[in-house]
Amino acid sequence: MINFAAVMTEEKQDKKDHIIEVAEKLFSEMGFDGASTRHIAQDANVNMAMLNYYFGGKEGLYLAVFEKRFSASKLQLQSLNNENISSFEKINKCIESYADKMMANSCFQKIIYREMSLSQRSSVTDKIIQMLSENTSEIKKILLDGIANGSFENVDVEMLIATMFGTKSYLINSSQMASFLIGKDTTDPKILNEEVKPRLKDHMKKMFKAYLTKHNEEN
Amino acid sequence: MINFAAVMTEEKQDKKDHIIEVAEKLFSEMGFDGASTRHIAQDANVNMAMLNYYFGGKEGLYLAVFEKRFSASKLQLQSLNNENISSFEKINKCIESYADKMMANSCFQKIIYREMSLSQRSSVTDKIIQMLSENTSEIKKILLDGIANGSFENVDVEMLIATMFGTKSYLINSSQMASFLIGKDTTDPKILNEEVKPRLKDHMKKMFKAYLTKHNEEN
DNA sequence: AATGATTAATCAATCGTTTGATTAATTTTG
DNA sequence: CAAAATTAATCAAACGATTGATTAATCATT
Repeated sequence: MINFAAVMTEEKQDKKDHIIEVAEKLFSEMGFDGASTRHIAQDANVNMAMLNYYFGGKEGLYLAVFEKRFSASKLQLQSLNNENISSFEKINKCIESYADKMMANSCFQKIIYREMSLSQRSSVTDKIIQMLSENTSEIKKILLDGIANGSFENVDVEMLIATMFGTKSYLINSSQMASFLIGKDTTDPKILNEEVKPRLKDHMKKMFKAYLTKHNEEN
Repeated sequence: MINFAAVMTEEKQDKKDHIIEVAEKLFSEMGFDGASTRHIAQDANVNMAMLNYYFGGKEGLYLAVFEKRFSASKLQLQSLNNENISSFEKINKCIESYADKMMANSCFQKIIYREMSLSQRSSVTDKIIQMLSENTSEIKKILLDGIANGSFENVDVEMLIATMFGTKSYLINSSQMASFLIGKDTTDPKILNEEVKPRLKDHMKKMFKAYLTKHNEEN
């Protein structure tokens, strides 16, 4: 009976988390405006007023979705720049970890990239940019270092980063087009993880290697 | 006075086109749900009822945006497969034309990729997939032909296509992130056309060449 | 005068949010 | 420990605002 309060808190947290999970799914599927609070409350099996009670409103719930993902993201943030491995190995690790990360929460990725495509700046937008810019800066440094130490060909770093994130976000965000391209339902987590992800990783590694490797051509 | 009716029709058409242009811009900036009919009407300097008078409703206006772009797209549709040029030249032409096409109507591209990311299938979705699948099939054929005739390395064709469209859509759709990456406002058409586009083209051509060229490595 | 174009006013529906009341849980008090 | 007091959680109902859509009246053109 000692931990009764703790148990209750945990249950409450579970309930809040459940609402957040349902909201994330619906936001990703229908967009912020498209997902009504009634719909979210219904899918989460809670009274509509609970959304405002817990999160202060729709926008607060939206922010809670981000808060949860951001805090979870920071835990596994680890710089590759200090490790004593080759530039190629760093890039490969980057490709691996970002692919894992994005495929693991594809719903959230959809929300992020949809938010980025909207021209309306909000409190969310800045947070997103801040988070993504960390990732961007990390890979940018790896690429620039690799070029500087002679491991990599002198390529357009920014465009290559666009390729890295663009390829991944295309497979996740343009899911309906990706499904047509692959010939299978890429919204199915099983297919996404067992087929798309390994193919994506393999493709990216090979392409980056081919593109970044110096060929000593004199034309 | 003979062509007066025609002139009127033309003026009306101009008005309709103007509404469509304004709608396209707002839809791309705020999404379908985010852009209200009142806002569109106000920006287009027309009475709100005119939207329903001309297009039958908001959805009809949305469809009109697609109709206009689709019809314009079909005019410049030309297969590269019949031309008697090398596979590398075909790919390069593909890269060029798609970059030109996407950068020319970046607003529409935003709408398309946002629509693709939503899980709700609609009458629009099928049209989009149909249009994009034509492009996809075209480049797929070029790649497969190139591999078959020995010009290209045997790569993962579907993933490479994801890279091609993903890189471009990243620069256009994730405009806020792209702006951070490039260090300039990529929503500015001038920067988009004079800086981003040539860099994108150059990058894609070089990377595709490096990746697709056979290196005869025996490891 | 008649047809089509345009407007202001209005419609029902839905939105996110708030309310007041009720129940459940926790703390305080005697 | 038990009763009272307080806090937290939950609910149905309703709120005002906004949505897309429609109406009926007015204007313009032939």
